[in-house]
Amino acid sequence: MAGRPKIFNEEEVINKAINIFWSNGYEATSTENLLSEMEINRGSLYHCFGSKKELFAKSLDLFGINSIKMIEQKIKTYDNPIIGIKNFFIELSSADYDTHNKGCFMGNSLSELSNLDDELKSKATKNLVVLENVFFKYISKAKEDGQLLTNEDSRILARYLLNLWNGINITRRMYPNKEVLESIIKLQLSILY
Amino acid sequence: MAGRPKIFNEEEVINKAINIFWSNGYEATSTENLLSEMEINRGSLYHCFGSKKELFAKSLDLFGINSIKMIEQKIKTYDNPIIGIKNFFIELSSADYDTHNKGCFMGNSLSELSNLDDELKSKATKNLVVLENVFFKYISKAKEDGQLLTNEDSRILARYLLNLWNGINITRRMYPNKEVLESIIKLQLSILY
DNA sequence: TTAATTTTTGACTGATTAGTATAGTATTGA
DNA sequence: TCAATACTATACTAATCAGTCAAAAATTAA
Repeated sequence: MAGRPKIFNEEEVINKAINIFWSNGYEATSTENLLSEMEINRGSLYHCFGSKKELFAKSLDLFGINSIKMIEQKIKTYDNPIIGIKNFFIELSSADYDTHNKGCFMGNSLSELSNLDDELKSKATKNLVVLENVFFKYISKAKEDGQLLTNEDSRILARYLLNLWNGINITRRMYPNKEVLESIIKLQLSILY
Repeated sequence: MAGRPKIFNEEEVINKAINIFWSNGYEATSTENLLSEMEINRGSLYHCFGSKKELFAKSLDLFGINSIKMIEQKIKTYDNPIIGIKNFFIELSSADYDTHNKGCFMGNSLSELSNLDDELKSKATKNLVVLENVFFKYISKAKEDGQLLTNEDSRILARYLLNLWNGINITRRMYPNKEVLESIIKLQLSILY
């Protein structure tokens, strides 16, 4: 294994790519945009990542891994997973304007690409299913511990929360407003506790 | 008023533009795509509509007007507005694959353009607020007539339904499946009746 | 020191982009 | 008949697009 070493950290520059893909979407992000944001050379981008599409795919992958870690971490900070889930959603309502406007990277990608690229659509879908499965895990746990008000099927409850997530990431662009978002989320979560 | 009359019906060709904008989004739709779908000439497009952006704006306007009519019509077919709202959502779950994949034209636009174009974002938002107001109207009516289970504020309930709408139009791309979508929708609507 | 290997660099490609320009045709009301 | 208007057709622009290429630079193993 010889050869000139990479001067950039791969994960670091993918995270910069994520930033711009997340804000502007796939189509509206040019390779030129990516290059200046990632601070690498055109040749390096194609040498290391292959194509714009492959870079996007890797962005979805990395973002999926890291964001799900953060989300599960937040939920786990409370003994009662229902409180964890509740706080996860409530916290999001007091984000800043730019964060509201970005919405969910996976939801955005699903919305933009579901008629344009089956592979990327499927990647975004899989990452959202992982989120659903986190909800499922903690809903199930709460149910076992008798912390759940409703007796509804856990899988359906998990998808209900997933749908809340998908919805709020559109709605928060209409209403980047703490009170409005909180009132919707609280009503939605009232089924749980 | 002299001059050669239009040989195409403006509303008709905007509807064709809507089709392609709705499926592919704003950025991924080229003027070439629009021209062949609308079956008009490049010159005519710019003469009549000004620019791609203006055509998109007019597409949002026309779609907003027509779709809200159809939605209100569906809800109104039942004496009990709650049944109307319920059926409106339940019906959507048995749509075909392509329909699921298209999602909501306004939601798609909000997702794609909220960081790219404030005017178009605002137009999409306004149209979704019109939908919220339809929900509000019929929720209020049901409340007056004692047909509503919950005593929750009507505006919040309307936004709760708007958020269901926004969410299900992402979730239906993940699960273009009648049973899955119905189970989510039914659970979500159980608060109403 | 040298050969092998890998990354960096920036110029380059051909295709496509949104939008314009021009000239000709069709249709109307005055 | 004529001025006004609107559509067709096509050629054109300048900018931007994603992606390629060959040569230089940096590193390691022999």
